[in-house]
Amino acid sequence: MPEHRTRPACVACGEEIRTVRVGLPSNLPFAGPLTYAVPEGLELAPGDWVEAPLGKRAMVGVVWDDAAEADAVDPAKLKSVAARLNAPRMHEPLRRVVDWVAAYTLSPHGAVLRMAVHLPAISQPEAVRVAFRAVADPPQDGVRMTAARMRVLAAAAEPQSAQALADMAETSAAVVRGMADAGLLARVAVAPELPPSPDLSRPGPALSEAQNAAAALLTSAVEARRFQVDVLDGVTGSGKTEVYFEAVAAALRAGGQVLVLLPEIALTAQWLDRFQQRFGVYPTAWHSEVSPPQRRRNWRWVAEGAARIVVGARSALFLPFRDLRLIVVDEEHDQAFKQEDGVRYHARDIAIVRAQTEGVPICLASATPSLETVANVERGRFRRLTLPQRHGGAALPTVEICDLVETPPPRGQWIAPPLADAVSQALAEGEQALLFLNRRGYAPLTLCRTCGHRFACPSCSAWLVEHRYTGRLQCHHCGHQERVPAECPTCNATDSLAACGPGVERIAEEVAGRWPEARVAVMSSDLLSGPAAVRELIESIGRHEVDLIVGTQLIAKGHHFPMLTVVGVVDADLGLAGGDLRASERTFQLLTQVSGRAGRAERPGRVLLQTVEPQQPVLQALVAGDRDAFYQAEQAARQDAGMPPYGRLAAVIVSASDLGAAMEFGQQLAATAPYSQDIRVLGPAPAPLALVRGRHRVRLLLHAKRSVNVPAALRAWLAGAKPTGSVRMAVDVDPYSFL
DNA sequence: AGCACGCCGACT
DNA sequence: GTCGGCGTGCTC
Repeated sequence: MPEHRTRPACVACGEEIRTVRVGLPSNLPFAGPLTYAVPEGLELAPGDWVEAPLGKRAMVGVVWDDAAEADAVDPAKLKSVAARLNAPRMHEPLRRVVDWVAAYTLSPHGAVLRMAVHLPAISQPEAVRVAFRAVADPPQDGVRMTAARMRVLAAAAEPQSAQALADMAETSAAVVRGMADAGLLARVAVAPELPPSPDLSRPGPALSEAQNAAAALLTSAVEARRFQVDVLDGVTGSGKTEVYFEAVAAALRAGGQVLVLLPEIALTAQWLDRFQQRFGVYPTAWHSEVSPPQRRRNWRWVAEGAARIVVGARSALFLPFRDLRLIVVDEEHDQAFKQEDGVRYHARDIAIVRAQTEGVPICLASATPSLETVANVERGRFRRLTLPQRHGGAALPTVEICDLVETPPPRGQWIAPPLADAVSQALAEGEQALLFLNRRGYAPLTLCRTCGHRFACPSCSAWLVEHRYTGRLQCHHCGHQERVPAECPTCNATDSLAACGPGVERIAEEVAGRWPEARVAVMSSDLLSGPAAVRELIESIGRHEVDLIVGTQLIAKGHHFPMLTVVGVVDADLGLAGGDLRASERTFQLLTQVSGRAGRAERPGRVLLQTVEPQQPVLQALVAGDRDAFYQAEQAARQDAGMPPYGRLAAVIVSASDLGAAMEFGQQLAATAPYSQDIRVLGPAPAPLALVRGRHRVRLLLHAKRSVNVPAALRAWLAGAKPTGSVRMAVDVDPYSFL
């Protein structure tokens, strides 16, 4: 038992008071855990779960440490821990990661801790599972035998749950329980359910020489149980997954646990299937689609070490692994790993911190690694494992520019003749084509031809996007929607509304007109109700029940369709507009990924990029298939500007219901901002998306040299800044979105 | 974030 | 005369 810190004797009784610090998983505005007295006779160790009072509330908390920091709590305010709770201790490494994230992101400690706690798993006891079985000698007298009871008895030879029996006997669970009470059925205890156990005896697939080499390096890091960042770098289809599966197998064989992070778990049915094929079971999943009871069970399984392999979205990072041996971050470059509200963190970065804290290797996999990761490889901090070719010898697709100025599409349409020809050809050959446009809905702007009225969101500075499928105008920032009116709300003109620009729905309409015989599917989050619908559509595309796919980035991720030979990017300039820091990088990654959908089997693929600016370096690099040229140019540009990963950024976002108040507070911040050779602060300036959900937003941007400890600088700067009234302040260290 | 306390309008 | 509006302020 560790020693609790002691404080000078209590004034009243002269006894020394034992104290501990307790982390409370709640959005309390405290920088750290709170100090509590430990009642006589209660033994507490760091990581123990406790109940502790806070104001009038009883809170669940974690004993953080017994560090004797002189955080001068008034002894009169000191309250006592109420009780110790029975749940698996939170291990030291996870507590240190929580501390690190809270400090790095300038978030309240409790807000970060909350991500590492699943309260139902702590406070609700495991439901006792009971099964029912027919008894050998049922009581004869005083028991009525109804038809339903007879059916239950007939079905109850083997122990079953009340619900299962009721289903078989076509009655209700209440009848089953009533029979048990009457002595007709016996209650049998059921062993607690266990997570599926991966089958490690299965042989892995045959790997290429390069795959084997990479797998051996990953595996040896797992076996050595040492921190090591490996970047698994290989083009789409080069077999990265098979390689890291070998390291997963090694970690599982050693008896440990593995965490695999995917950017959008709900869309990765294909990944789950591949895992199932390799290991015979589905992994334990952790993401928003998992039902509450299953979530509770999964959390417990992870904490007890029973769940061996967990696949999850970024929140899985904070699961309480008991014996973690390996972390994999697949599609490492994906921006979905950056959490943009609440605690703003980048899951890839925190995953690295977690791996380091746990002392285990981490594998970052991508066909288009982030510039951050490339820079870390060049600094010698990460090790790069390259997979040079497409596995199985399939060729990379050819990429061509389709100049929209030279060969424009017909008026009111968006598919230019060269792309249309390519699609027609693919269809004629009995192959599939994909038209990619990363824009949901029918049209991004609707205006009145008579008076020029534009439909804008009442609470955001954004246009309403027409969704013809639902007949509504919708704001993509706050969820506001309204019916498309019959007449213009300003001038009352009828039949005067014009849709400007295309979204996927409009491309689908154009496609239906052009290739009326083709079977068309639209893949957009609006039109698919959830992961199951996405999966179903992907499978139907795989079975070639669809000829032409029109899709947003939902289609770009990780699915491969052997019959897909033509990919048309309807607007390759889309992601480059606005020109934020990562616009080029993002476009390169997204278009590379979309291109990778084409021609994965024996059929060569063809990618056409429609653009009004064919000379853009990103597009030229894609055409030339020269990834290195893109990275070199982009690195040089970032380096010259001192931008990440060669410099550091942090954003301070001030919002208020009143623009003046937001601006005023922003100016107060600017007045006290640090300014030196190494740090400068820009702004305040109205955010590009100046109004969201009725709140005006103003941004300041801190730009620093790489040597600067940005969180420390921010803390020093913002320590005295207390927003009042409706003003709110949010800090985003290493921002990815500049809206 | 909760949940207090704390001063000003319409109700049994 | 009370119930209740949500404005500041505190929680180890």
